[in-house]
Amino acid sequence: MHQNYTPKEIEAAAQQYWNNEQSFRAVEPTEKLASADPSKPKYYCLSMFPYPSGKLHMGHVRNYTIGDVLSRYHKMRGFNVMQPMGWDAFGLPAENAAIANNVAPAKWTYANIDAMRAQLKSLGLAVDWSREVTTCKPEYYRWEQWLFTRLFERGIIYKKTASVNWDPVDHTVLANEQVIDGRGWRSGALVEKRDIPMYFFRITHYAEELLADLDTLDGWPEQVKTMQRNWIGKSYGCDVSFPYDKVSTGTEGALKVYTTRPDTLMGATYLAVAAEHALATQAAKNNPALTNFIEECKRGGTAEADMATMEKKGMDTGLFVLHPLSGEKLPVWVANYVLMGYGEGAVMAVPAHDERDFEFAKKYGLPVKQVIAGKGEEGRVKGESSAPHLPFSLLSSLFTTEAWQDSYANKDGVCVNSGKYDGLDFQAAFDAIADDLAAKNLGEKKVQFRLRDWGISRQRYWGCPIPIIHCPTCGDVPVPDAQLPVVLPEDVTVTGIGSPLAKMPEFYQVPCPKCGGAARRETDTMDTFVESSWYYARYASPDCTTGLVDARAQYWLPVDQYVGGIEHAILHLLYARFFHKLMRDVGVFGDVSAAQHNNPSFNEPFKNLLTQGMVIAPTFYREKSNGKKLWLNPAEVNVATDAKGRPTGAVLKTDGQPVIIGGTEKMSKSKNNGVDPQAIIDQYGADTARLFMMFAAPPDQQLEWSDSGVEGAYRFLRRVWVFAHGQADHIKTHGHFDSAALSAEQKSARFKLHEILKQANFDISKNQFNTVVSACMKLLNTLEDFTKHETHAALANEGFSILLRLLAPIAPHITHALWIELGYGADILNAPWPQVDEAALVQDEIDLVIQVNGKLRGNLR
RNA sequence: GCCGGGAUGGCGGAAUCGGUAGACGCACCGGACUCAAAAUCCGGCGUUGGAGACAAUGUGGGGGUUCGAGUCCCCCUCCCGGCACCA
Repeated sequence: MHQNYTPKEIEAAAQQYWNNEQSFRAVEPTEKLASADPSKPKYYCLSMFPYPSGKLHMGHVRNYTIGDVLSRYHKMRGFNVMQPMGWDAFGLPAENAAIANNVAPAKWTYANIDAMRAQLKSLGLAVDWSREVTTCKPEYYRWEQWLFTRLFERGIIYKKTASVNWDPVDHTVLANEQVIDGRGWRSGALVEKRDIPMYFFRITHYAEELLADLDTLDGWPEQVKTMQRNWIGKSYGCDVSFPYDKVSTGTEGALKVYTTRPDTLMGATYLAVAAEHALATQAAKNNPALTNFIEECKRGGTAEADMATMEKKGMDTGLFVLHPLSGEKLPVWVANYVLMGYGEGAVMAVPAHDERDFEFAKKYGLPVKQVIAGKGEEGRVKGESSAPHLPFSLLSSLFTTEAWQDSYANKDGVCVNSGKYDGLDFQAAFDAIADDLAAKNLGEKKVQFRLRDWGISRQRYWGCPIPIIHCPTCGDVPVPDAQLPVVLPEDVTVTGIGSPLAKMPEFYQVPCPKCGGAARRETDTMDTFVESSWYYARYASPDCTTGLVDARAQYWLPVDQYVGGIEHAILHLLYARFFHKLMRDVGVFGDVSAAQHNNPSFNEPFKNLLTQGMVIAPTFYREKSNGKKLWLNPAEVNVATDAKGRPTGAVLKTDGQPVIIGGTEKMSKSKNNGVDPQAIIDQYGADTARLFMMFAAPPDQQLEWSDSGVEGAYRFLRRVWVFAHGQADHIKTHGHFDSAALSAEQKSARFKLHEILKQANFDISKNQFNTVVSACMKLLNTLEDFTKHETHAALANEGFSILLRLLAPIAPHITHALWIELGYGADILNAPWPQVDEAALVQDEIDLVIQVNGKLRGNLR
């Protein structure tokens, strides 16, 4: 028996044991998959799989520890647990590494996977490694390609042009991340928007279902559901057509816009179109200034955040349209804030009741016409309280910002200055104006979504090839099943200029599968979000060679608990939900009866969701002579404190000279504030790393890294070890328990133990693991205090068994070793979860708190 | 800019339903042990005043509801995540 706590040996032995026993091998009942043995419910616990960047970072450790705690907790509670792991292996960083180090992306990726797998294993995760999935392998992505062809045939995937960031020097499409201050990250060239053909998933066809089914996700954080609802953005509005003014435009037809505020239609004073809009192109023909402006609008990247924060600019086209109800001539402007990709690429502007329109109108001297006033204020116009009847057209100078702020987005007001609509409230005006538009055939009510279709074409090498062949006679032909997978050649040179596949005739020169004529294979690859949209299903049957999944998926799906970063709250989680519905509708999960179709657990992939916060750490730096900051790793720095423990300064360990203390930020390479998990595991062991991670913050909050906090976690585990060995003889006697015969002091100790357990069981059911750790510490404190005065074998035995089992999911190695050593059983994984003895919680006396006017005034016993 | 979060001692955090604010840990201070240090153990620790009992004050800022607010409502500030090609 070891008297000293030696995590390295203890952890290696425990991992060896689990490996030999295949403790985490997840097995589905073999007969009647769909109606599995109800006595052992299944629990599929999934953590978001890592991108194989090369090294584990603290975010991974946190993510996988949370998943592991949940897995082990459920295993001890009698669930049939499956916890898989895999690799989100396609993506941009592999190409960047290829350019920087002249190594093929495949080689780099596989080496990283090997390194990170070893690191993950050292954490002692209860993972079934036989289910490992790697998305860059043909046996995985061939089924993605298969699904693509089915969806293409069904029209769920279609082709259209879309804007991308174009680097005119490197002749390469750039990701938003690669555009820095409007310039290409490598070339430094000003980036421009370029329209290219791309394949799209028609996710908008599922918008209604994706929105409605959020209501069935009781196990998701409200915050995430709200974000998804807003992202999908269902709105009730009107299509409105503004007929062209024939004199200025020389054409028939109308300019179509969508608005959620048809009640303000009488206040429209101009229209704005995107730079790419046909009307803008027409107006620019004989207008060099407008041509220049349109060119200017096309400069810069495609990121929405940039669009929304840039200075609003516009230019008059000189063209007019007619107001559909009043017939008034309204000018048409080109504006850089109108996006061609949204709706119709044109908007009606109501400066009096829209903040952005108001700023624009003020800047360019366009008229502002108020048409909504607060209830009871009809007949007078805000900002001019003494003037009951101003002319309909107000200049912006008469219309103060404050007055506008009061009323601009006011749906509680009533119409003014709106002719026959005066006095109508929002809903009445909405209906009346929509009816009048419909009668004139110039508009109708319409439900619209903010959600846009998902463009998945990437002009990049390291991704899943799009299984399409372009034939001059047959058009876009999906690759037939027999020719799948379209294998991505792995031995390539990546230069960062253009797409490697487009330079490989041996890849793209192919015969047409339909007519046999010469054709060209698509050289774009898919967005890596596609792979991560269905991997959760693949884990159920990772070796399946007949489809995406087989019948085993019916047993394991849906995922019972999904764990991952909050940064995935919208895109990844929405795409995966979408994919689940696609797979269902293609029949991937087998024939779906109507009853199953209405079953939420069949329509959604993730029953419960836990979004974890980031891992952050302090930053330290020195100013270099050129004014730039030299970031120093926290491990290289000593922080000095005053007598009260407040930090007074910091010095570099190597030279003893001062460094500047920066903010506490997300661990990153750029700020050099990352702490290598491997170093922590090597020094203190995986149990300490896991314990600290779980203790330092609740899972959904940010976690601040602290070296001394890690030491504290280590100290606690050592105390557990020392206590166990000091008390081993008593604990092992397993004395008979007679709760009625306990002394007052023994009763009080047992009360404390069960009171702590009760709280801990409540906390763990809420995923609040930090207070579960705290409970373990309290249990040890209680046991230590108690055994100072007396020994009671049965009580020590019971108390310590509670402590070990409560701690087991968090620090599995040490608890595994002690459970066996103290003779509790062969394997703590098979031990039952500790239960509160309510009899222990009966109290003879209580504290009574006296409050007077809400203030504490006394305490009675 | 838009959407979603967050803010509690020197620090991380706790407070389940609106009812004793600061559990648990870290840091720090004092003591024991030691030739000494480390480790360990014991004690203290929001702020202000007081020798003390105690009193006042205190959960980012301002206002409100309530017998009573960290918790509910309104306004504001700062920080973080996402914004469709980072994953």
